[in-house]
Amino acid sequence: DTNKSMCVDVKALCKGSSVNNPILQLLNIRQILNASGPTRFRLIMSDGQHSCSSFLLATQLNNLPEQNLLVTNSVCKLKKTMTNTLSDGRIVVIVLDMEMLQSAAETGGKIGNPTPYNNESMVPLCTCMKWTIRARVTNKSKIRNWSNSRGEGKLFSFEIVDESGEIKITAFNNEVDKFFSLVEQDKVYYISKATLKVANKQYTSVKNEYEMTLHAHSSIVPCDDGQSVPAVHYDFVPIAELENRDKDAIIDVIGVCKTAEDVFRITTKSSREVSKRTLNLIDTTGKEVAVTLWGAEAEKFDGSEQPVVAVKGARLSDFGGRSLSALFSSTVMVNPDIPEAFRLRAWYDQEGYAADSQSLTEMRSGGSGATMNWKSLSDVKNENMGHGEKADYFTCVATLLYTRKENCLYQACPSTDCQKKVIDQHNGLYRCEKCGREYPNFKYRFLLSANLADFGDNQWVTCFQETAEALLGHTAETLGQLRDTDDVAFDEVFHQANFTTHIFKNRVKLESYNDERRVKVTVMDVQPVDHREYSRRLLSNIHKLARWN
DNA sequence: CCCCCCCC
Repeated sequence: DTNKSMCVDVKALCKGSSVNNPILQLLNIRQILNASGPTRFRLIMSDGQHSCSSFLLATQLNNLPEQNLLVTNSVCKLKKTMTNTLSDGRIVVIVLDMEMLQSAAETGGKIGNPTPYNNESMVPLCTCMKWTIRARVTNKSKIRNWSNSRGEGKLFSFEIVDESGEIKITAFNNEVDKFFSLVEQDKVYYISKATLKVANKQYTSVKNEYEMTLHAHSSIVPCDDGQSVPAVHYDFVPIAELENRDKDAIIDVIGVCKTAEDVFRITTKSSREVSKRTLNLIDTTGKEVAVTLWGAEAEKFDGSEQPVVAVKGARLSDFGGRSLSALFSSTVMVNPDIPEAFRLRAWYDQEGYAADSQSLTEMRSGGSGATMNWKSLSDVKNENMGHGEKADYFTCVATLLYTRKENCLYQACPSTDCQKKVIDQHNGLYRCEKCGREYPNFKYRFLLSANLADFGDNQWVTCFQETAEALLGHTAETLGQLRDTDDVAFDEVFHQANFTTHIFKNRVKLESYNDERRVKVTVMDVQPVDHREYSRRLLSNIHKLARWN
């Protein structure tokens, strides 16, 4: 009777003692989530008194569970086992050979009422596997120092790929000294005895649930025969598809660099200076997206030949609608030697360059990030904009033709959040009806009527404080003082502003005024004309017209 | 054991 042959073996095995041909019942079997390499199966075995999950099936026996020859509740003889001790002292029993003595049907269920033994050895079982991987280094970082409440140290990380996928590896302190110069970008190595831990996906685009940490016994050996090992693994997201992805997603993107801004230095919130450069990438979806590069990557980038640019691990932001930013962990590649790049090059040179493309990223939009509703001034009238229940909004490129300078400023209530016009009491006091009190002073505010013109029409608009300041280049306060002290200089301000051209974002709404209904246009935002962007739009339109003709 | 990833 097999049941009687089962003896108290689990405890001994799981303490690392050798037991001759133990007979045990399989209580559970499951596949281990494996980072790379072959599938592994983990077993919970019972001797009727104790159960333990520290059993691992050798890969040469994988066919047993895969062919349903090893199922829960069957009783087996473990004919050959090997015991491994992890660095933290936990023990794993690898089953190298086994024989089925009783099927699950014959045992009729769990034998006895075994209590779990040594259950805390659960999660990192995979750390003990005797694997060696052969993989190519794809993204080696610099050495970085850290210092926090838990201590300080240095680290570097790199990513590797093989036929099965990719994984990130991090080395700390001693392992930095040991491996930093050995590990070279693009080279192939045999790597073994690293510790696996669950990856924090927030920080990486590497497609693996796990990542590795090197330790004192880890081994990295160059492989001279690694031609067959693949290069970087990409998962390119079409640009049009970025609209549907979540903010902060880490994605790979490839496109033709249609335009690139100049590099410039910015100061971060933490007072660091950094270079940045924004590229506009377009792909065959006909959509463009802005991608910001940082630091040396921004400085060295040359977009003059409209290269194909691939970024592995860019972060999706919702700035301007949708845009991308390179991270420290991103890889930026110019004209990469991959089929996607060749396809894009051909597409762009043959037709893409003339495509009537749209960008997912609206740069310099009036703060809201909403998409632009470009109109000419005659469109606004012809389309009866503003006649609906709600106000309409439009953006136009227009030139300041005339401003009513005489009453562009008014005396407003001096209290911080009030903008109400005050009444001069002519006794040195100014009354605010809204606040219900009098003040010894007032503040100047703008209410500027201006006439804008474009190539087809003109339009009276109203500019309040910020937009008038942007147009005239003076604050209400300084212009008010100027008016009171220096007529010539005051006039010169308006003279300078006349015939300047800007991008105006406007609100338009039909309003009743003394029994008369008229469209009122209020300027919400004024931005300088980006001549590069303007030329791009013009060219795009010319290409479209050329096709029609 | 890191995890900083910037600006509009």
